[in-house]
Amino acid sequence: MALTRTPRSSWVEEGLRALAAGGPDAVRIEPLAKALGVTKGGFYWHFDDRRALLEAMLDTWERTLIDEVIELVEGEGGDARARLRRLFGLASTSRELLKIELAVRDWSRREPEVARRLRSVDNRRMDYMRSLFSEFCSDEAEVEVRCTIALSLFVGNHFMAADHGPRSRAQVLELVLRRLEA
Amino acid sequence: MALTRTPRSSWVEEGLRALAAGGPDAVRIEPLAKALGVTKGGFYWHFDDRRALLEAMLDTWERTLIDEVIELVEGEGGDARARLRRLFGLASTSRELLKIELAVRDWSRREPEVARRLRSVDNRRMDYMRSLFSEFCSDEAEVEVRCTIALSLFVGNHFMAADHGPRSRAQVLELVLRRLEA
DNA sequence: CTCGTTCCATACGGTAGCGTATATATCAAG
DNA sequence: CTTGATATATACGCTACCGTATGGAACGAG
Repeated sequence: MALTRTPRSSWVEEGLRALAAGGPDAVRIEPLAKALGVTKGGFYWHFDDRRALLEAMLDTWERTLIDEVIELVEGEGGDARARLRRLFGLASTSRELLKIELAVRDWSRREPEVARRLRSVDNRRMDYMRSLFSEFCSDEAEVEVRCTIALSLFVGNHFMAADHGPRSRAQVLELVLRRLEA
Repeated sequence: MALTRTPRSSWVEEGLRALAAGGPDAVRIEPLAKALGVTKGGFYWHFDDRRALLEAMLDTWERTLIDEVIELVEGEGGDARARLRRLFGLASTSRELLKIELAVRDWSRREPEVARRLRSVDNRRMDYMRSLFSEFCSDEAEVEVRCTIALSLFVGNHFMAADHGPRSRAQVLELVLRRLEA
């Protein structure tokens, strides 16, 4: 076993960085190699082709996201409202992960396979939110509405460029959050 | 004046089609030429370079969007709630325009110039929504909250892949819309 | 130390697309 | 029918990147 100087995971990480910064089209093997300080020679040892890297990136992203969310939200305990707030604050916690998520969301509009994975992620998050909202909201339809607003706000927020007059975006989001917690 | 067989506008339209389908990176001159049944020879007569085309596309998109919204929403009259519903239903009305908008929103995360234009568009739409919500909602903060939810739902909706159990996405959105109208 | 495995560098051929140069076709005006 | 402006085709050099082939370096086991 020779030492893996540039292991598979390095390519995946660097790929995810490129994805976050420029979308899937920006994930190019040779620039990645340059960023890693190597040539693409080793890349084709670890991966069949570019497509294989993209899949590995999605695998890693999916697992990382689940772990991250569990650790962040469940780790500190607290009641449903506290957990919801931490879930909502996930954006500010790990910006890199957020950028990847946004890139994946746009990507999913073109690639069915990516859409499939995103659906899995979204459904898990929605299920989790349903369980939290249900703890202080009995009406099932109302729970669904709040979950949908919460997720769409979490996502849509970053694709919006609107100003809010005297208020900051964060302040408006805080107002919405209070409503969702009521 | 010789006849313009493939006018500037054709390149812009085809460019917007490519943008809607594959994002800004998919707007390539030679494929566009092929789609138009010509070579790129004429392109560089109408435009300095690829960048100029992208700018022209954004110009056209911005104007088209404004016209479209005014025509659709204001044209048929009705009260504030009716107009809000038509504004919300804009998604289903012209799918091509929607796809372009989503592509632009993602694009704006990387290109400040695009972000600038999107901010202008979003602020116009928010102003309009503020005027509509204000007609049946007196609290100014509440208006801002509803506008933000509405826009983020309009946008975020298309970047989400979640299922909603027994309900369809449209049904959930309808429930949200009713709350916003209350 | 030797040897096989693991990992990487180098060199290559191929494709796609950009932007330029130049020739050519088309039409309006005179 | 010529002429000049407009509009497009063709041909070219250039860059970036993909994937492959092959040689060689680094290391662990024996």
